[in-house]
Amino acid sequence: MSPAAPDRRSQRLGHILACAARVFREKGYDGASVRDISRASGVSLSSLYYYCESKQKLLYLIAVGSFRTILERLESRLRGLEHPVEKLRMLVFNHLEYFLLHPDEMKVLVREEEALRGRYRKEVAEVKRQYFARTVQIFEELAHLTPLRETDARVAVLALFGMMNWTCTWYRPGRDPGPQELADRFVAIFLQGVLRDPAAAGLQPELEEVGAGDR
Amino acid sequence: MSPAAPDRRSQRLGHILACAARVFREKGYDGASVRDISRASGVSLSSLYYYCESKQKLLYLIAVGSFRTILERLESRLRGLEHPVEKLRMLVFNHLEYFLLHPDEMKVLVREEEALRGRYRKEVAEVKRQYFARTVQIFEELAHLTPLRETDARVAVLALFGMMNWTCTWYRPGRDPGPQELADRFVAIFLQGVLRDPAAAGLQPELEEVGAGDR
Amino acid sequence: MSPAAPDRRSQRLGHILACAARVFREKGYDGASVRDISRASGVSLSSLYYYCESKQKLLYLIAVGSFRTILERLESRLRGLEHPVEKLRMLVFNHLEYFLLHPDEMKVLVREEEALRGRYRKEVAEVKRQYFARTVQIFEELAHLTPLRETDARVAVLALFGMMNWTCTWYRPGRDPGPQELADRFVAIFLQGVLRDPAAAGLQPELEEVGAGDR
Amino acid sequence: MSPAAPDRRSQRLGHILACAARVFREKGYDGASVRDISRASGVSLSSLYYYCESKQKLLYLIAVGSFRTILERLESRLRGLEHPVEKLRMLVFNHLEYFLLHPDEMKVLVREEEALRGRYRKEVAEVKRQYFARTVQIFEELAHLTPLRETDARVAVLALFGMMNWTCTWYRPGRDPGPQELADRFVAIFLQGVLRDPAAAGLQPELEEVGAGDR
DNA sequence: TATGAATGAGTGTTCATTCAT
DNA sequence: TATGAATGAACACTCATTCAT
Repeated sequence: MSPAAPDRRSQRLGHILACAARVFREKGYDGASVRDISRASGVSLSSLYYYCESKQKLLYLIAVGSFRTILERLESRLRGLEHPVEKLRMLVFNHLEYFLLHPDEMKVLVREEEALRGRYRKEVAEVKRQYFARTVQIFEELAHLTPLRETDARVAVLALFGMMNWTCTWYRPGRDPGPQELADRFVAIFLQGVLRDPAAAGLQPELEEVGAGDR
Repeated sequence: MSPAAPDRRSQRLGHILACAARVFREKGYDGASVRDISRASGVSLSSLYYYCESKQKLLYLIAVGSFRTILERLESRLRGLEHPVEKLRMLVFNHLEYFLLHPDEMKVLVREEEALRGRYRKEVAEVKRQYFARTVQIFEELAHLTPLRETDARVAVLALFGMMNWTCTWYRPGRDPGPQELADRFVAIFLQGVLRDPAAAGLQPELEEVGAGDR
Repeated sequence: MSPAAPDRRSQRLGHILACAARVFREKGYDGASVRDISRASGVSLSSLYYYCESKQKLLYLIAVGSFRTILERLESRLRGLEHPVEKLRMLVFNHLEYFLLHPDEMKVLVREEEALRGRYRKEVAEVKRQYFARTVQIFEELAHLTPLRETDARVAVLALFGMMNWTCTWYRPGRDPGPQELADRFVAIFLQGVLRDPAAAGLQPELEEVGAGDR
Repeated sequence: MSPAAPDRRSQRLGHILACAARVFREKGYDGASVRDISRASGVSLSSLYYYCESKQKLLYLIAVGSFRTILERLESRLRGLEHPVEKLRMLVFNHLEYFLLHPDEMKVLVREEEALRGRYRKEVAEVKRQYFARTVQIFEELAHLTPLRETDARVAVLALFGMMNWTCTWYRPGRDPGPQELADRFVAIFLQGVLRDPAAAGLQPELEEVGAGDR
């Protein structure tokens, strides 16, 4: 009725979702009870249901909200960038920045993929698919620009996602590098590997490699 | 008395653990009930407790057993290898082979790190720590042999583990490459990156990099 | 909001506690199941837990409530009494009256001393200790007033408690005397014994005893 | 077959019963599991059932055995005693001596009266009844000899049993008097009360009491 | 908008007991 | 004489959710 009403409502829901994310991170989706979330948020059990109809939907809203935010920021930041390498760098930075700023949501996104059921699951999977597809697209722009060692985009991109997503199991703020530096390191490994001089390490030189591509 | 007696028992426990791993993979540790495991294994609820005293211990035995197996096979396979690159390749192959052959255990190992409590948790963490330390050791042998782009062993090794462990979320046998090929690809990315010609992609040439290594 | 609300809750809890006391008396604490109490009270199992968080706490509330009531009534009834003999009589009456009016709680108090654990146990033990100390105090007032045969207050008071508490194993309303008469009899035995003429029964005469008191 | 066989058997059963008594004392009948008894006795669960067919029977054997022993010793010790006061003293000593020497059995006897069911319950109740009747008989011999203040034998004897049985809740060897002294004190209280000079305490003199008996 | 009260189904675990060997 | 293996029933307790107010 009053124009402030819907804001109040979504603010309160936002608070609940943030607390739910924390609880889900601490105990896992199945290990967390709605009562835990009620306690953590200071919202009574029944009020909680007034704002969100089920535990599943809490997880759904957290997941979908996070992925949408990541995707939107990515598209906005990608605007104006031309070189696929720069785009890739931006994607990794965008991903890690969100993860390191929202460690609760990050862990939930990464771990609770299969906790969602039915319609919720499909919708989240669809947003994820879009995000993955966007990454593959950038990878293939790169492939068109310069020859790649790894030509299976699926495997390559999933390796990159592995590096990024696994951070949620080990990253410790303060000890580990910030999002920009971490992104640079991951991109460097992904594009050029850890060796400065592969030949010196006994690996085939670049040119032979290219030649070997003939077989 | 009969020589088969102890075998019977451990065989039966082995069967239960295999079923438990499958159920844990399907539903997650917290989402799975001991009754689910009882049903899946065909062992009555109370008999199940005759073989294993708690749900926690089921998870513990799965985790510790898997890590021990991986570590033992690794050490045995490492014997005779000299070059750090070969050692690394073997480590990645050993890891992926176990994971692809035991997808249930793999997923449990990767996801349920924090489901264990108390003594069980500590013991599993210790075996993991050993495994991680072994990998860092190989990485540093490599660093002594040839200059590396990434000098932070922790970040580099965790990036590699990210690639490997993330497979449990996407790997589909039949569609995706087998353990040997996948290992080769991951090692190639890790050591040399996906680019065949970094300079052509606008990245700094090798030699300057090498020069930078003088500081 | 409505003034009746908190009353409703405590009334319902009171009903549950009364039923729990009956069930505990009939089956013992360990022999009784929470389902038995649920059935006996007509309160569903989960509602029961809504009112009281654990079986232990049910017992605790019964025990602490009873002891507090007994103690409060005792102090109120003791006010105005001067002579230790009258005080003792009142204590025994107060004790037996409560027991005979609340036979379920009585039996639980007497039998389930050790069923409680941790904090609950300590708190109940503390109230009991106070009650015992109060009785010893009255006994010692008596000892100051007139020479006693039994000078070990601990043993004497415990003998008296034995008489009183043991009633819970044999008392049958209707057949046995009411609280006032029973109290009189116990006090008479405790103070003067069952013999009217100890000398005639071959026991040492009072006067020699009194003389013996000189040593 | 061999003559020693039955002895072995009953020795082993005796060991089991002693351990069972200890476990029942520590945890209560319902709180104790047959596994607890198996562990405490070092006898495997199935062997335990070979020696005694049920948990109920364990309790039954403990109870019946104890009561029989107490009764037999009592009769043997009573032989030769003439004066009812001496008989009473012997009964109380006999009772306390057994209790203090067998604290486990004592506590079980006192607390687990109602844990037994059916035939077992009846049989134990019968032995108890005999024991009670024997005490009443002695009490009435005393009543014939000398006038008593308390003429209701039931209440008087139950008061005495209360003193004796309640010891199981407070007696601490070392701190509290041994069986003979404790028996003397209890008998003194029971026969003559704690007061040396009831008149001085404001209680009616003996003779008036006797006179009052006329009404 | 908010919440106290309520519940049926389910949780991990233990029980006394039996049976094949 | 002895015991490993097995089980159905029960245990105390928690769950996500609903509903009347």
